[in-house]
Amino acid sequence: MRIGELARRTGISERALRYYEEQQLLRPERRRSGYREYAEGDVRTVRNIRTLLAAGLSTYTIAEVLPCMTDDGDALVPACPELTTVLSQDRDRLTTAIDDLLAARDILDAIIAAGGSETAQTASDPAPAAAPAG
DNA sequence: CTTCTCACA
DNA sequence: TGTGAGGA
Repeated sequence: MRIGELARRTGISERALRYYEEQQLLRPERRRSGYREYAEGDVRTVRNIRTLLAAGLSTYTIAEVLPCMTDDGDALVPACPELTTVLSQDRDRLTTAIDDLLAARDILDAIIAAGGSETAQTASDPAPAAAPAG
């Protein structure tokens, strides 16, 4: 199938699909016309890519992890022994990132609290800076 | 009509 | 990533 069909069947933009190829996540064949020709299994591969992306993995990590994953229909299963190690390392990376974010939030909370009487909203308030027109 | 590459708001 | 140009 060509990129348009894969895009429709996965809900992923053609732009993203081409990007995945650039990142070595997909390697569709090429016709003489230059058009990409995707395999039927790529539909599932794209879904797996989205899952891994949602898990916070970088496209680089996904590229090296994808070939070591087996998809039993509804769940991704590690197929290589060293895979779980890589995944654990990324989990640790996420833990660190989370801790950093919590610390950053604490700092903001302290500053906000220092505002005292000021309209202190702990919740998220919409404040997107308006772009200067002109 | 569909896809391709490339550059940029 | 989105969008649009310019071409096949």
